[in-house]
Amino acid sequence: MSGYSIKNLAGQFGVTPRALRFYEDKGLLSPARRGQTRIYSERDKTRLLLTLRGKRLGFSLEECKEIIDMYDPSQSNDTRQLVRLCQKITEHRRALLEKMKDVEATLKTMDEVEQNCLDKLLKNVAQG
Amino acid sequence: MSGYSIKNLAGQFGVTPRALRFYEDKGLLSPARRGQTRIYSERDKTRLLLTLRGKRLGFSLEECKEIIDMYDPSQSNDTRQLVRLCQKITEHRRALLEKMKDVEATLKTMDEVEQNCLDKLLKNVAQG
DNA sequence: ACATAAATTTACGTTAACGTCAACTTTAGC
DNA sequence: GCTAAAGTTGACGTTAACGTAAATTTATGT
Repeated sequence: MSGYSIKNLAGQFGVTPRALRFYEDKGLLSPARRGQTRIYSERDKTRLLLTLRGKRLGFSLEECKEIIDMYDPSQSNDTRQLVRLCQKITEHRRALLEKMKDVEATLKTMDEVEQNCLDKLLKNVAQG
Repeated sequence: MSGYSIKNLAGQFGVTPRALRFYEDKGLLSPARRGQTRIYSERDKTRLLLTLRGKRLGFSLEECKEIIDMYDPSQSNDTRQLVRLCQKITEHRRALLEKMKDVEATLKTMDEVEQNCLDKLLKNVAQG
């Protein structure tokens, strides 16, 4: 009785069932099955959240998978793999900090345009 | 003598000439012409910068155009249009602040994973 | 002037990320 | 037990954002 149906989970995130099946095909989700029917767990729900978050930031599904697979608690204990993981994290962090800068730069320009716009409006009120 | 050739400008931003022609087709750039040949101005260069910045943040070229056209100094003085512009800015700012939150959330999760990873590495060193 | 490098248009090809049937099976409420 | 709703697997369609190749014109260095 536990877990979400495909329609339910899709509904929660405002996407279609087709999208969930597609994400599964790409290895982002791996729901259990009751017969043929998919049943999504909390883990699937979390992975879906992270997938959509990644998408909003402009990552491809493939990149999302890489990132999310890192996060997943199925990490090994092998020293080499752990070091490799740390490297990957550092790399991804760089990309994210770049995005952060892009956001900030865009917001700043936006503020300037708004200020200019408000100035013009004030003039219109005074004159017109 | 002033202005950039298509190859030069493309090279400066690490994209192909084809991309610049494509952006022009979509109304993002409108370079001058010497005969048939395109010549890109500083304005074009700025618009290209903003286009690529928008792309990195996951905006479509159409969304980029909307945003960039707002920024452009060819704004009218009509009160209605200025008010409309302010509304658009507010709307876009909301989207950007959302992205910002997504970035922060991802960075936070990343830090946690890294910490967990470093802990495991320490144990490995201690144990051998 | 002439070869070479760069630019142009036209047009078809490609990849990602789903949308949209169709045809069929399964599940759930009454 | 039966019907309607929900789910499943193909398989083909679509849009965005270019890539790529061909055929032709235009600059440029010597």
